[in-house]
Amino acid sequence: MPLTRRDVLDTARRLVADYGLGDLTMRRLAFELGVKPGAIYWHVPSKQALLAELADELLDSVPEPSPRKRWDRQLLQLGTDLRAALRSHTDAAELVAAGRATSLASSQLGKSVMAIVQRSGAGERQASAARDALLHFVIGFTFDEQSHESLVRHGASPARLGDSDRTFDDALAVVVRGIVASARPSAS
Amino acid sequence: MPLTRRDVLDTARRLVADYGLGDLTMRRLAFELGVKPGAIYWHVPSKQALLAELADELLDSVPEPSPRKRWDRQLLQLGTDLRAALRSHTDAAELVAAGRATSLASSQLGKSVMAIVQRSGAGERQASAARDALLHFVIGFTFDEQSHESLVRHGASPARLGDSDRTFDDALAVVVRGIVASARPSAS
DNA sequence: ACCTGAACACCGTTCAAGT
DNA sequence: ACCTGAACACCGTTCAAGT
Repeated sequence: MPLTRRDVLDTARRLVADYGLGDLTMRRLAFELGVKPGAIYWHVPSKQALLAELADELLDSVPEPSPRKRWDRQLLQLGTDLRAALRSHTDAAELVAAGRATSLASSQLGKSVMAIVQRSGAGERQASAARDALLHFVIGFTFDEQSHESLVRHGASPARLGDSDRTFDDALAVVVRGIVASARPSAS
Repeated sequence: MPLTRRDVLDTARRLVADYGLGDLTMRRLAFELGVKPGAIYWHVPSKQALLAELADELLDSVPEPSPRKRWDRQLLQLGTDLRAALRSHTDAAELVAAGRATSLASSQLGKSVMAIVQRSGAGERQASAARDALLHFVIGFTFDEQSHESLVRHGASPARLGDSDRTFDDALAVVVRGIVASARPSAS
């Protein structure tokens, strides 16, 4: 049975999830698939393209928030779910931050955020500012979290004190409050 | 005249600024300093430590906002200045995001944001949420911007349309509005 | 169509030995 | 004190040749 593109992607995903982004090398990936390094390049044009594909699939795995909730709660849920998806893989935030070929704007996730904000009556400009603020914050926060965890794993830094879930929730609430205040400035 | 630690840092900084993070290698750095690769390690313990030092120096270069302004304007200024500092070097946001040894919380910049928010009467918990929301957003936004520019430089992606300064200002305004709304919930 | 063999042009890091 | 020489253990990528 020949290797498929899916085999390559799945094994790459597993390597990142289990060992972190630094341990995903084309040579290691080839070894894991029982094949020589050059063979990978028949299925995938480059390592960059492979990372971009993994990043997109990860973002697409974030569920749509329930449309029956209040729209600000939908945004909180989406932010929380995105962080959870990123935290399910070692170094996933770095993967998404560095490896994303398409911008956040063209991602399904970006469109979801805009749709939620626009359903509240806001215009397109406000909706895209909301999208940028929310997604960049969540990815940036989780990136920082996971970079630090990576240092701790390698014994290069002491563990952080404090409840990082609460810290995240507090800051996410700040961002969402800003979105609410910007979407309907007359309601304040 | 022997090499100094400062020579190493300055030349590394120049390489990143001029050619991007991918072109900063210990070997290239050694060549640029007229020295063999191993010599670098007498001045600096590792490449990671070198990057962390560069990142910290870059963050420390962001000026304190004028304390005579309204506090929300100070936050806008600080966010804008941070983005400007990051944009003064190729790939600087990635450098800061990936290479920062100390967390944002312990940086001078993080302390400045908290001080501004606390001067407005907010508590410590609200101030740290504000710091996280603001700094992670700015760094995340600029990272995305510079990653995309790097792709464009290498001809792997078309240039983005639209005014990125306006996009940034809009989203920064959202975050700061959230901080204001969170710092004094009674005032809304 | 799919893969191997083998090379090309690199990396970061270590460390005995030199001066 | 500061650096060289030389190695160790890797990288991503290409591509003729095999099956």
